[in-house]
Amino acid sequence: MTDRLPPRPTDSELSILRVLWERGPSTVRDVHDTLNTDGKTGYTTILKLLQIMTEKGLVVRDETERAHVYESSYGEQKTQRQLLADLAERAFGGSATKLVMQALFGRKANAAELNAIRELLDTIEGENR
Amino acid sequence: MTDRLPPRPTDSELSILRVLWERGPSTVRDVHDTLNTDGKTGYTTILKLLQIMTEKGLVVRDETERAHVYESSYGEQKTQRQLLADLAERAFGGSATKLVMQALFGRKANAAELNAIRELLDTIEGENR
DNA sequence: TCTCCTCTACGAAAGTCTTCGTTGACATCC
DNA sequence: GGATGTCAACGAAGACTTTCGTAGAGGAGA
Repeated sequence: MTDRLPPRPTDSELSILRVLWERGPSTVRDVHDTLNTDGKTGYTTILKLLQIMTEKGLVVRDETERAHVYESSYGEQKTQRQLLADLAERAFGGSATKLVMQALFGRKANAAELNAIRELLDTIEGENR
Repeated sequence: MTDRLPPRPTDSELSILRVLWERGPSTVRDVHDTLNTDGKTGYTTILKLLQIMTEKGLVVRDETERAHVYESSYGEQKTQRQLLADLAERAFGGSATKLVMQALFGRKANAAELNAIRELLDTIEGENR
């Protein structure tokens, strides 16, 4: 039952995960072509990262085809919430509320987005009752 | 005028910054005693980290006394917002709103905190008008 | 079959992070 | 003034991250 948490993905790993979330299961070539619009990272770099991520359990690999297919082990939202919980712990003394308030400060507000957040607050409050 | 942004603090650096924000300007000894309630990190480890943080510009050092006094270069909120902007960029496609909504999800709600957030939304909306 | 292409695997190099032992400077106390 | 204790500085070790060159396996086409 030692269902240990996955490690926090590094910056490079996160950019790969974002591709996998967007595209779904993908080969190294797919990920490379998607990320490499700027031509900065080599093919084997992506390959190596995906191999390491497989060892870490961040992705799972399907080896039935010659070109292995990689898929994120954890959903986008789950990972995002984990990252937020982590940041709340490290930088906000564990307070997610403080985190939210700082995130709301210091940014350009947009009426539609604010309304969406408001509705979410209503939903949460409703559930809480 | 190349007023470059400070680097993202590492985990260890962040825990030191939190002490400096809480205590104000402090010596290595102060930080070590505060962090070392568990007796895990050695004195010279904290010293080394503070030296590196000085090089990076994360803290400033007052050397007038024998025991140098360190102070965070950037306020707590400024650093927190920088970290949030960074995470929004890396994990949320640059959308701070998505970040906020994920942060609100998946956590226990508390009426008082929700109201505080609501008031903040009102304030932002007011300014926007 | 021979050649060419794509793929995985391996390992090395450079950079960063974290840790701490050791050294020498300086102060304090007998 | 000599012993003791505290301090900053230095350097090195080990782990992790990111990068990529090279090798070798496998498939496709001439």
